[in-house]
Amino acid sequence: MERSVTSDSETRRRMIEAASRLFQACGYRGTSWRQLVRESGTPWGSIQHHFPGGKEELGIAAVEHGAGLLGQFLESCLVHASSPAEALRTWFAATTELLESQDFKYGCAVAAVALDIDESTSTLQSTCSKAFESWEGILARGLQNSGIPQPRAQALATTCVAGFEGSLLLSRARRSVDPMRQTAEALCELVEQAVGRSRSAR
Amino acid sequence: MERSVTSDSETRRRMIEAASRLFQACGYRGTSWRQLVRESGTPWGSIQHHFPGGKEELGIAAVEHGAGLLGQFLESCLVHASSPAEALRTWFAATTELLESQDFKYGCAVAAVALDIDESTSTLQSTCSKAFESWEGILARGLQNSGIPQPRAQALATTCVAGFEGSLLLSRARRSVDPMRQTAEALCELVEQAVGRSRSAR
Amino acid sequence: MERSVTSDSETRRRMIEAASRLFQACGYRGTSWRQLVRESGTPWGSIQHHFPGGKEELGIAAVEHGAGLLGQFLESCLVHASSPAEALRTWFAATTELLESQDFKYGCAVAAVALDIDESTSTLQSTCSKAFESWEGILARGLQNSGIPQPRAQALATTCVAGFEGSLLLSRARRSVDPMRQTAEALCELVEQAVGRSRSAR
Amino acid sequence: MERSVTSDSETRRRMIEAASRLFQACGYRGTSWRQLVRESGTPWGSIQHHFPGGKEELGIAAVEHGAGLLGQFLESCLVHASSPAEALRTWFAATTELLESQDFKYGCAVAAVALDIDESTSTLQSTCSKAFESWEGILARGLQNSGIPQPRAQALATTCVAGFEGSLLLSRARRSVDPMRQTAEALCELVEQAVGRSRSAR
DNA sequence: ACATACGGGACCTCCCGTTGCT
DNA sequence: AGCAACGGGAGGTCCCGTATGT
Repeated sequence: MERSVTSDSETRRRMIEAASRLFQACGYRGTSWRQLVRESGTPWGSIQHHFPGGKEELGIAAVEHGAGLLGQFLESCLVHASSPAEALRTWFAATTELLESQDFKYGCAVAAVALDIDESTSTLQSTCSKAFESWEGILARGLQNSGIPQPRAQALATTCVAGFEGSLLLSRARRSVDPMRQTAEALCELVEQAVGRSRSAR
Repeated sequence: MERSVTSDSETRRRMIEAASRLFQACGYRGTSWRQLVRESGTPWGSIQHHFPGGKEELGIAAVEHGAGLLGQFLESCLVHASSPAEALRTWFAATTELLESQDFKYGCAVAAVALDIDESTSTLQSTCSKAFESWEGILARGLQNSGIPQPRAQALATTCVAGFEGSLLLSRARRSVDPMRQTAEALCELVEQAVGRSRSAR
Repeated sequence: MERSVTSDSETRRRMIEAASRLFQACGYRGTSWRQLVRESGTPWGSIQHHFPGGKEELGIAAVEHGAGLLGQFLESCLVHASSPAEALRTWFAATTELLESQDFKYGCAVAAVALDIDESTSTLQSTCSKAFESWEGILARGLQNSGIPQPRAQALATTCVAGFEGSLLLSRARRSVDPMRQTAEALCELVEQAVGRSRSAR
Repeated sequence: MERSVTSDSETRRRMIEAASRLFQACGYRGTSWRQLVRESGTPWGSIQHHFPGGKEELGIAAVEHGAGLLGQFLESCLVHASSPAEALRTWFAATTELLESQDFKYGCAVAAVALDIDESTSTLQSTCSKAFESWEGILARGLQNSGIPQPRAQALATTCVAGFEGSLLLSRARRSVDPMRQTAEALCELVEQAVGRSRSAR
């Protein structure tokens, strides 16, 4: 009973992962429970049990799951990189590789959900917002660690996330990694200059 | 007489405009014919007549319509601005104003459609791709007119469109214009440096 | 004006022929005006002109057309054959050849229409009935010419038409000409015995 | 408990029976889900549950159901009759009685479906084919039991089924039981002669 | 924790008939 | 004679949430 608070049963986990993947490919509305139980191999009857709040609850869980995964990856990029720009490069390069290897079928689950909801699902919307903010926070901290002052770091982080989502969108539409590559270069330039300036100002 | 060239009857035009608006708010799947005929006041029976190709044909027309509108606006921004950066500022500022005045209900129709389609609608996907490319082309020409060499101009233009789409997404999710404003500033900085460099290199 | 009584314009004729073919393949309800104008290459606008009575009028014309064609063929079979049984054989053989060469796609338009109508189209139903009766009449006359007395000839003719329609149905479903061949043999036997009996009775 | 073997819930059974009746009267395309749920009193939502394969799956079930019913009746006719011809007479007589008492509204569901399908529903087509074959098989066995050798019995059985379907079609179109009665007589004659011959050959 | 079944609604597509304008 | 456009309706499919038994 008590442990069902976190509700991380195997079935629930599989559903969330499948939902995350399906949202990336088909969007929120484009993903049906039917698809989900078929792809994840989970039982129909568990839907109500694990997600009494309906599809929105699944959406929230999947977005949070996806946000966490990318957040961890971002942190590891920053830790292993010698500069924020290098971390940025690693991030974008990993994404373009995935894009190509999966034939541009999968994009960003959070973006897909964020653009596919109406006013009736405000909780889901704010979950998406929080996901974006968490990524910005991680990036901002990384930039601050390189000496960039807070407001500037925050703005740069937001720009990076925006550039990431936007260029991912463009690359998927064009079925080419060029937009992501070009955007990555531009953002790195921006970040390196900011780092350089803050260093000289010190 | 003359208007029958592109076969745009009044009804068809109204449908396309309504679709463009609804796609901005609800996405592609989230927009139903029911909504469309109600909002546009057009007759059910005209659907098949004007769009025998079904919803995808409507999507294509609406995306092209939206792409044309923004393209014209971009051109006018570049014409009236003293520098590409200023044009960028005008563009983003106009968008944030719209966002706020419409309570963040409407986003970018092209992005909404691009993220909401599956593999069965490849024509629609390529239409979205062309829309993005047309905007990049306009921006790239503006940057070249300021002395930035072609490949660099193209890459910057792509970054700007990516930044626009991404920050619009973030702003809508957060219900705040901050992401767009911060991204606009960063992009302007990037563009101004590029212009400065190309000028000094001359 | 005057000649429009028979209304045999080129367009009307093409529509009727196409309808006859489509009814054979898809039935009455399964045939749409759209298909008809596409396959026949006739103009949309001519529908109302040539068939103001709607689809039922087209159905009547097509059934009568088909009935006339088969009637003529039956008569020619009887004329060229040395006995009714031989005529029967020719008739069934010609049909099985068509079936095979057209991959069992086309059946009998009259049967297809007769089974596909509801109570609202009683005129069409009686047209189908008349078509069947005309074939029976032709066969009955042929049998009488071989000396079979009227009531018996009529009953045999009905049996032949029933056997034809039924075995055609079976052959199409099974995608094999066996049912038609076997039925043809049985009917020929029946007819030959009747002829023999009437001859010995004379 | 036991009934869940073939997964025939009460609802599913009611749907199949209603479909069988409606197909007899209106054909396959002429029968809509709307009609079916209204007449059978079953809920809309159960459609997808019981027939996830759509209308074709319903058609298959209804055809098999109808084929089984007639098959059982045929067997009982053969068991209770002193000769195959007598069984044939019982069969046709029962059908003409039904026809008249129901004002010629209902025909043969299998024939109606077989004539109303296009190439996209090949499974349904083969189901109809199997239904016809099952009836032929039953009749053929009955004829063999009367001493008629196999190939001949098979051919005669096919002729009987063809005559049955064809004359039913004619009777419905003419709104008269005469075609069925006349065909029945002719088929009985045929069968009796075959029986006589095989008996004398013995 | 799972499974079968219900229940209503909405979706997109397509159809057929009619109306004014060439 | 021909045609684009209108107009309403119904077709089949699918979805999401819930209820009832294991």
